[in-house]
Amino acid sequence: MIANFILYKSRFMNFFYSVARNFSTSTQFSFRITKPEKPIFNEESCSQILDRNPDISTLRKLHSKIIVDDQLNSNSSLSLILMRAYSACKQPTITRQLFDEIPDKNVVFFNVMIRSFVNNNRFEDALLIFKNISSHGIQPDNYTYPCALKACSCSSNLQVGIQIHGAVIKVGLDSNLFVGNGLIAMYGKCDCLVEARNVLDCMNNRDVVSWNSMVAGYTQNGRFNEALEICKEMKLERLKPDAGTMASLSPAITSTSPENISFVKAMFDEMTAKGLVSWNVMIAVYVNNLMPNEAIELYSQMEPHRIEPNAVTIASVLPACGDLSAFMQGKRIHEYVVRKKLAPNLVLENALIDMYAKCGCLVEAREIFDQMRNRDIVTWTSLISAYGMSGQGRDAVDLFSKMLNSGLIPDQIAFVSVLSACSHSGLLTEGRHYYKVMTDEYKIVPRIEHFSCMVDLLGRAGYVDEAYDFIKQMPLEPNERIWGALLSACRVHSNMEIGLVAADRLFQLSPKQAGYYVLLSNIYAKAGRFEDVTTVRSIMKSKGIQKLPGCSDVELGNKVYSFLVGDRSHLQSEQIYAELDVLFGKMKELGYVPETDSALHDVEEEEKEGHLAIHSEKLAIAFALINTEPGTPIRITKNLRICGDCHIAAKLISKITEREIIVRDTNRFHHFRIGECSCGDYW
DNA sequence: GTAGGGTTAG
Repeated sequence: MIANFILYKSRFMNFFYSVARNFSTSTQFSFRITKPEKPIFNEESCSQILDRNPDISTLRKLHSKIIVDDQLNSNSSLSLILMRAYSACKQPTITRQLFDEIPDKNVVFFNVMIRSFVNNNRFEDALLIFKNISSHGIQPDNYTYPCALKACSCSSNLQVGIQIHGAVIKVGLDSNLFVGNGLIAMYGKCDCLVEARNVLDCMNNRDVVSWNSMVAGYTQNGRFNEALEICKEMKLERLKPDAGTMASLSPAITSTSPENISFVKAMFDEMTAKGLVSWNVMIAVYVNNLMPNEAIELYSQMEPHRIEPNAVTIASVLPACGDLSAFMQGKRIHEYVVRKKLAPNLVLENALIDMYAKCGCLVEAREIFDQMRNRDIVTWTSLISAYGMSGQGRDAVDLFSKMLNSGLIPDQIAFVSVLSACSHSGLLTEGRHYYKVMTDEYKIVPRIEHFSCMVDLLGRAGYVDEAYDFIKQMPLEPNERIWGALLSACRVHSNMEIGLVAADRLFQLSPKQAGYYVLLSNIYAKAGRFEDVTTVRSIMKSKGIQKLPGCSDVELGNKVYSFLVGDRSHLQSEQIYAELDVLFGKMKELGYVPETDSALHDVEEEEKEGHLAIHSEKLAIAFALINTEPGTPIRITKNLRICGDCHIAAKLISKITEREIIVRDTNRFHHFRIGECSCGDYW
């Protein structure tokens, strides 16, 4: 025993020397309780500091002090608190050193050690400790099993999970609430919903966590409807859903039905103590179901409800700003991030880059990127896509190669971003190169998205036949995007033969989609086959297919204003049209001739010109010109592809008014400056 | 003295 103690002491002293390097003689640990000149240093004061979540350097200093104090050093309850503190500082290895140096460990030390590993994502290590417990002559208890089960669920380790289930039954702990809940979570995570449900049904004591674990089991496996059924069941048991229920729902909330969204919203509204997490989840529900306006609206209600948004809230709501190109709203949220010092935070900063990118603000996106301490694959991919969408393919490619040099391993999404950047900028050689790099070097099996990029790349660059051959050789069934890319290419390069094939496939895949009929009729119109244009038009009419009306959004102050084709509903309508008249006059002086190819139907030239003049993007541009200071950039979001005539017009207007005009259409960004567009007319 | 479910990005 004495020998053991000496060994224990000497190990601790070694440890002391290693931590003492950081030790300074600061007065940080003077505890002015009774006599200021004599600081009290005892178990209680140490625990107080440790309970306040000290940072790692404070912790090391305190630890050094404890080591030199014989009494405190051999105080096992203090050791336990130290272990927890190191774990909270993400130092499970130090926790492990402390653990190893404790001579007579009871089960509590094992429990804390396992938990430290679990909380720091070292599930294998956690299970190793667990498996070694019995060799120390110690029985796992009702605290040990839930922890070990958590290690299993986090690492989807069904095998060990089942073993634990067996052991639990043997020692009669299967009726324990915490153990039962751990089992439900473990089975749920491992996609064994029947087993999870069995455990739930056999428990004689269930609480809200039991049900939430069951809910999570379904959502983690994409079974949202069944998850909601569980919510209804728990209500029948008179258990109120809580923030945990909301959080459990979130893995499966993408693209669900309006009824399901209403159900979740009702649950959220009925909740008495919502808490921040519920707000965050509700915002995420809206964002993930294409309801960005609702997401921003809910976010704006947090302050009146005295709920302070955190990093998760911000990372959840920013994509909504991106979806709407709500640059000012996004900027305000960015200011909040700065004010509340929420950065550095990788996920949050990535979301900021993406938001700025989707608002067409490359400079701001780049600034965030440059200031980041850590960058992951998402960071790089976000910026690469940003450059790609704006037609800065060279920058995107450069960035991609810098990313490779930085040692990051690109995943399939990173390759989508670089391939798509190449296709938007006509970088045929580079695109082919990276496709080869992806398949040969990184052994990534191409997905439909990669094929679609390649078809787009080849087709747009004029290799329509090769693009078609590429489709024929694909190992996957071509989808709408693939044929859509081909049809687009056929329109640009006037390839009637392949265009008809692509259109035919598209009409089968998506018979109600007006855009494809429009593309086909454009091809006919370009070829002067107006009788065929008329045929397409009558087919559309007989099938009741209507062209989606073009709509352009522009943000002004706190509001987003929408304009439809020929819109005269706006209060400033007269001024807008007057402004356009003036602009058209100046444009004609610069040699503007309306491009009538873009018009759908075979109508008189003059009528076509009139039709084009009132396209929604032109109205939105005029509206922004009237209502903003000279020199302010104008940002427009369009629900369709920008038409050829509006593209020419925007170039000229950017020159005449010396304004930067940024148009985001369904495919990409067009940055118009001094009469030029960033796309270089390649779109 | 220790414990269970669940929230953020390309």
